[in-house]
Amino acid sequence: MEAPEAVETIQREMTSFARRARASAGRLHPELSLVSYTLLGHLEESGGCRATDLAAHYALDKSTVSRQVGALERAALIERRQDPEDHRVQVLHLTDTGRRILAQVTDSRRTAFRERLAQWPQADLERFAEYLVRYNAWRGPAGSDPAPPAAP
Amino acid sequence: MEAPEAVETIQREMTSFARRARASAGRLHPELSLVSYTLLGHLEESGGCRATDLAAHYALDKSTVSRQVGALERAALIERRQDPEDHRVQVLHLTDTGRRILAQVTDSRRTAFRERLAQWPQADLERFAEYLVRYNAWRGPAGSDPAPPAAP
DNA sequence: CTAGCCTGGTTGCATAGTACAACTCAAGTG
DNA sequence: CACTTGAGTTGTACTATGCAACCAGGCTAG
Repeated sequence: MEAPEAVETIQREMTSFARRARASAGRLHPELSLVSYTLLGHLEESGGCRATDLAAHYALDKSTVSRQVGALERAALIERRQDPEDHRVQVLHLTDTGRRILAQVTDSRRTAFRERLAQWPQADLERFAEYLVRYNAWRGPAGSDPAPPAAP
Repeated sequence: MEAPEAVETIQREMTSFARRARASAGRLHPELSLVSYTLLGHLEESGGCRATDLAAHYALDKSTVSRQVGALERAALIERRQDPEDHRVQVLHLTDTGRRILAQVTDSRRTAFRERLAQWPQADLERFAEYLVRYNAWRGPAGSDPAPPAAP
């Protein structure tokens, strides 16, 4: 495969993936949207953070995050804690229920991925994982982000 | 990297990619959404097909496709041709404008990808492309599709 | 210390993209 | 000819999202 061709293929396949992800939105885990899932995941990883941090991290508008957070709170998956230092801030934390649901969803997704990747040689899995990390880690000149070459 | 860990990483990174693609939707090419873009792309590849084919191919509801097609037609990017054989059918074709716009968008996306992948060794590009193809080509037992672990 | 600015969040409003169901029109079948 | 099936359209509703306006708490310069 020539250099330009490989780039073309990567572009096409990543776009295809993004499109299918978009199209199948909401079908796998009715109880937890992709955005909600990633927000919960981030809260688990970070051990609690502010709505603003989530917005910045995922390039979402703060109003969007505000509403998502509101929904997650109503669903009792997260809770807000006043920051005694700064009363403007609400530090978000997973509730036990949130942790449980997140674990369930993660698990069923993992099962699906395992099935999909079952036939892959270990070495390929490792390289693929590494490439994806490298791809997603890229940070280009201010603002540019071809990762989402996607969705207009 | 251990086997389970590689699978975890792939899952996480693909999900992350899907989420960012979703979030950045509409920012890069205001004139053409991800869905519109892929629909146009499919029309170009296939050299014309029916709305129903698009719906089946992308797992979209026919009403959704109907509206998208309507928008694309209003934008003069595609045209409908009555099938003389079966009057129920409308075969969709790209217009010259559609081909031109599609080419422009494809080109600017390509540029973004090139930039992002510029530092990669050729061998890695080729393997990454191959892995993505293999991943996306997977077709599991009826209905399961972890690719879009995504978007609810 | 007060005025003005900055920051974290919420809310009103508008839009895109979807799905689902009911409907129309055409083609096939008995 | 009546029924059924396939392709598309339209009505309705919902979710996710962004932008702009706004509120309230904190910070900083006079």
